[in-house]
Amino acid sequence: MTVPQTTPSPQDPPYLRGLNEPQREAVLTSEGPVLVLAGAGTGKTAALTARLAHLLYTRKAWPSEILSVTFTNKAAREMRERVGRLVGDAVEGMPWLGTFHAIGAKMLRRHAELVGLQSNFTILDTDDQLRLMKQLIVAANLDEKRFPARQLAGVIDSWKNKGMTPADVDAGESERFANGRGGELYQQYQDRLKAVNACDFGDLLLHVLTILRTHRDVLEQYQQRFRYIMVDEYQDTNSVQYLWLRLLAQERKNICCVGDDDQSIYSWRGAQVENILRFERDFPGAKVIRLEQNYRSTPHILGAAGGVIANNSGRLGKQLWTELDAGEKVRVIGVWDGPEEARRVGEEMEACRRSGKSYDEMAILVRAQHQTREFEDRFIAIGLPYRIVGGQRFYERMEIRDAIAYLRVVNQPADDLAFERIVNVPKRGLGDKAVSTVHRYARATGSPLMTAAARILDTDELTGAARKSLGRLVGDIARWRDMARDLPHPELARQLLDESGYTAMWQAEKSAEAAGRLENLNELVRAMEEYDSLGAFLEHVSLVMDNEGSAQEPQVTIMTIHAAKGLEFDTVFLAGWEEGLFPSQRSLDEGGLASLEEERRLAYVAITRARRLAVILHAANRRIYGQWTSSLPSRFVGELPAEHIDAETTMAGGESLWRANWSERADPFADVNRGTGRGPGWQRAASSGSTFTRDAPRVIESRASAVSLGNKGRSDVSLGLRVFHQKFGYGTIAAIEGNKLEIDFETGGRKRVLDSFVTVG
DNA sequence: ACTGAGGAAGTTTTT
DNA sequence: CTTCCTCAGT
Repeated sequence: MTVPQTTPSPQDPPYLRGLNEPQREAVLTSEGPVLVLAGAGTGKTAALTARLAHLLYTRKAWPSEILSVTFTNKAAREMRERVGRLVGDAVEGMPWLGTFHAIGAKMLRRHAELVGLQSNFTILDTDDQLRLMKQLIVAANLDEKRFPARQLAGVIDSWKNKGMTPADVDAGESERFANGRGGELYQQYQDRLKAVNACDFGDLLLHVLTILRTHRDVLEQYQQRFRYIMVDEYQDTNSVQYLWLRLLAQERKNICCVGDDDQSIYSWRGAQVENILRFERDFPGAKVIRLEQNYRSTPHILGAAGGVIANNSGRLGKQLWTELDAGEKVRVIGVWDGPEEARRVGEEMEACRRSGKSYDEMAILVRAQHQTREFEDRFIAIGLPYRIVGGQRFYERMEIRDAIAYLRVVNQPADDLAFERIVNVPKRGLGDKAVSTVHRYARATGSPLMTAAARILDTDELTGAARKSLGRLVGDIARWRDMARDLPHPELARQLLDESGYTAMWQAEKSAEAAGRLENLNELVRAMEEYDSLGAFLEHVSLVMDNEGSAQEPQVTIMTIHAAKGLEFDTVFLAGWEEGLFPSQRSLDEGGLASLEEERRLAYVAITRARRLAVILHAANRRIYGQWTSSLPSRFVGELPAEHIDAETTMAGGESLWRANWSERADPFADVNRGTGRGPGWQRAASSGSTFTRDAPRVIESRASAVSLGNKGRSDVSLGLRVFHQKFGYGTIAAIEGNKLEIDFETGGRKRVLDSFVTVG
């Protein structure tokens, strides 16, 4: 973000340059509790990093004496970079700058034994958790259909977010799962975790809280250490995090929290906006500073966002203002259906590109992950470079999780979950029978699966192929563990993947994804080089590793609104503003008014991501689970102040249809039969409407081709050549037109793609 | 022990 | 419409 120069004065230290009055106050008020209410785009991060620089620069604290927590890895990374720019290498020595979870993990490793863990404990991912819980549910003789592990995971997570250990779960709370057996299962789950020397995300915070509460010496040690505490995105803290901070800050009271109640969008994860309100109570005499000058967006964008958020109640209230020029009004576009929405956005983006903007400066923000697909399909077809943020994370991919499981088994012999995962991957003839034998033995002797497996080999429990196979695996793991001592860990990984037959397994598979999976494994090994040890790498993998591809050509970004918080783009497309989708039906059904208000904050966050132009779209028809459903424009569309928007619709009837109606009636289509697949939307789509949808692409595709006519095609492709495409797999080139190819894919038929998206092979 | 077919279920957001 | 998941058969 660019912050204009205010009151420049030569004797100012560099970190104060360009800050406005309230920002300076936030930076310079180092002692005592400070609450900074920072609206969207008001230079919050600039102030926070400057504050950090100030503390270091004036020698009020050493880098290791400042606790600086953020909510996401992205934010942590960014702050580290920005502070680095201000204070240079000193940032290297900032061990306590990170996400709540990363810092929690760090503290927990130091004191693991106080909660019955060893310091090399494993951090489980969601998948491991679910598998474990499922085992417990089955063991408790419960029907896993009626009481799904997912639900239990949700309940336990919410307990952990509130700072509740199994002992804190009373009968009433326990009712939340399996007719009152929730508490019991929670206890069992924690016992199992301890037994396999593991913890989940929630434990990273809860265990630390427990330690701080029960070990005065540890608490005092940290209270002494952290001379200053800074918290970003304070409105998103949940109860454990809050209790944690309160304990740590209680002694010195030098705590500075920055937040915006209007941007609280994580209550489903236990975040409590009330923490902001509680702040002044818990820290009497706290200084409250408001940052209200917005440096990011035009008045029209702020006006539109402000108009929407004004419909919420119980806000702390901030009045954002800006010195920027009015700029363009927020555009609202009504389209016929999802595919048209994607076409239209693609078209607009290409137009923006032609007028000189970079694709990097454009983003599509959606409410739900599944909305990204429509755009992805479309952009592949027209060759618009894009990247999808979020979705499946790198470390959640099957091959990565398998590889990591191997490394975990080597790193931590008691890691039963990892062992279970790889015991028969690749297939080595160790099926249910063999595995359950090992399980039984392990349970009987109270030992980890690895130990049990080794002992079983001395018995006749297993015979023939299974015994031989298990023997080999156990031997291999022992050998890898030896190798780990003197081999660099990336090299260890490489050999391990080869010797286990894991690489070979994917090489043998001819499916479209196999090549990509092998590529991912390579990337994993490459990524390992950046860490000092296997342990350090595994820690990062579970906490921070994400799919940040190397930046090559400019590409548009597609992501959820949640993922976009804290980011900004020149031009932002907000897709799918329809009732039921945004606000989502589920929040409406389950959370009532509070949920609706959170959705509205989400809308506010979405609009305020835009610097120059925001385009809001809503479709009249959408296909949900294969069924055409007609939908109404979101109520948030109706809440946009008329003076800040330009509305258009591609449908007959014009914009007046929906706009007038939202202000006059709660539901102008109340008499319309919706959601049945038999509503008017479906009927029209099936008859005259479909003519419209079918015609439109032809026009646009020809235009897209015209745009790319200037591009010369690749010289290394020719008709009939077999190529590989990241998404569609292998195929044969059927036609070449400039830089566009038509390819007959071996699975999925003929598709048009951009030549730079394929590799020869 | 593995493979295939069929059924059911599920789609919000993240560390 | 997917995608996962379980169950049955080989």
